[in-house]
Amino acid sequence: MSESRPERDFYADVLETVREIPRGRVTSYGAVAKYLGAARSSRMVGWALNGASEQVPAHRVVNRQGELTGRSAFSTPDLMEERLESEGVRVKNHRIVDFARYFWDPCVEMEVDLS
DNA sequence: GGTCTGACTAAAT
DNA sequence: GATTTAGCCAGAC
Repeated sequence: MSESRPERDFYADVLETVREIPRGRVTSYGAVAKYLGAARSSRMVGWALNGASEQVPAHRVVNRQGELTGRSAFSTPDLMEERLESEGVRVKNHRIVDFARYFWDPCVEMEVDLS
């Protein structure tokens, strides 16, 4: 029994958190990772999304700079920004315009919108 | 089974 | 302030 994992299922946790992202909002891998207690494992967040279902709005997750770095992992590299624009998020050159404005922090927004 | 790379981030230079 | 290094963990070779 060498299973000392207080983090439970990191995968499921990431998917669940990302799934809670409201429409027209975006977040970063680090934000989700930090919310799960693995701020330094931001890479694993992206990896988790790699095996995520289509029910998970992975297109709402971008890097710290607001760049659609993960667009290549989608069915089509344009699907990501296409969906974002479809939700009201302005994307320019694979980058979110006014990223901070659309940024959605699970550590904060989650508690504020728990009505 | 060691090495490299990757949907990242932060700190150091 | 842009570039580089290091840390993270997991999958592919």
